[in-house]
Amino acid sequence: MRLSRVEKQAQTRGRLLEAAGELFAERGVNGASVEQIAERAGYSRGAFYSNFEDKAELVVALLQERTRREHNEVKGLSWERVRAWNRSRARNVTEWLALRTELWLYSLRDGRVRRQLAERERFSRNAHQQGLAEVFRRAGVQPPADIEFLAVIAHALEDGLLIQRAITPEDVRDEAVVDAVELLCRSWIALGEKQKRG
Amino acid sequence: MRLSRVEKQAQTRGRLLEAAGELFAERGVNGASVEQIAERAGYSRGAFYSNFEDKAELVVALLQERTRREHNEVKGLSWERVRAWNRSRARNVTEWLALRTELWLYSLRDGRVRRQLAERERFSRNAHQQGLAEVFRRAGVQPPADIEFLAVIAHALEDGLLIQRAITPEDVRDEAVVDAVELLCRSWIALGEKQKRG
DNA sequence: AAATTCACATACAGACCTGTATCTGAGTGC
DNA sequence: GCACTCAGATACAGGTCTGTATGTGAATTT
Repeated sequence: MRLSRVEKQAQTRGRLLEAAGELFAERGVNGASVEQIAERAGYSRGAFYSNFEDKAELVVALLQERTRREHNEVKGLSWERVRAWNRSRARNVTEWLALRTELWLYSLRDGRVRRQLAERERFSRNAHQQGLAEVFRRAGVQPPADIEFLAVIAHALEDGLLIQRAITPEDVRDEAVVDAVELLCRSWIALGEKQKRG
Repeated sequence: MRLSRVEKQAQTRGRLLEAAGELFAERGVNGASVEQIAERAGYSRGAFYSNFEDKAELVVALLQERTRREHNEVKGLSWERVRAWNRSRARNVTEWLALRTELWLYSLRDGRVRRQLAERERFSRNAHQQGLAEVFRRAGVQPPADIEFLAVIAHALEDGLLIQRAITPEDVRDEAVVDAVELLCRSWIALGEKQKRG
């Protein structure tokens, strides 16, 4: 099957982004050269420079693309399906976490990337919030007023635990992340009940 | 005052480590060259290479030095004083967090650094555990059996929230980190009481 | 089907980076 | 105080990186 000019370029761009994602996770944004990215994608540096201004623009585009992909994959899914989707991605969590962390560090030094990352994180927090709301509803409990803050906490806790697990896998079990969030919910409910009793 | 040979070298080494810490936080481990590190410390690259094998060794040494310093500064301090010490360091949290994150990423790719970082994190978790134990004691509550897990959670939560705050300062207040841990403790206690009641 | 366009390849210039080899001068031992 | 040592400076060689300038062939236009 033959591809039109624009289709072909879109393919090239996609492959470059894919390769960049892998290499950034492996060696860091600074550690991956334009040459290496192009080579892994199966092109020369010429292809890179005719698709992106420079590496900074690629980083923005990569984050944009991942955010959009996440939106589309999760959008409209039930809570169970979102969790299943998360688990399926858990195989290469460390790689995914490394990439996200690389992008986070990069964002500290680049306002454009920071804004992009902020969008992604807000989306993720929102997904957490909806999930938590469902958990409370199922427990027959009114979702707390500060559920937004709770969502930030749950999200931050997940990341933090994944980081800890990467350093000391023997101290942080695989299920620790799931356990911790569940425990968090249960204790939150208990606190709510206690306050209600006065 | 004149310095002996060994004193002078120790000074040089110290300054190089100091400069490396700053530059790693600013531009990342990969983004900071040996030349830049030496220059900021006020030396030439010769000084660097007569103190360290290469950058990898410097990273290990830096982490070692920071861990040791932390040990010494916190060792024997009361819980209040530890919190005060944390707050005093909070001025440049982002820089400190960036450095730690850089080292975390580096550790993913270097076993030696990972072991070093694991030691640091265990120490930090332990400090958390002692702090939490004191909080429970003051609340007149028996510290829970799973306090070790709770300490990991508190530690991970702090890091995770700092990361979130760096991305979206407007969504995560300054006090959020302290608030979250406090809230965590209170809800944990409530859960314990609930379980006791059956 | 000839002319044109443009995605990607290739070649090159200039900057920077690492690691080693050599030098120098201030501390040290005798 | 003289020979010696070694921390740190300087010089150099080899490699890699980025960005641009130019070339080329396949898709597109007319």
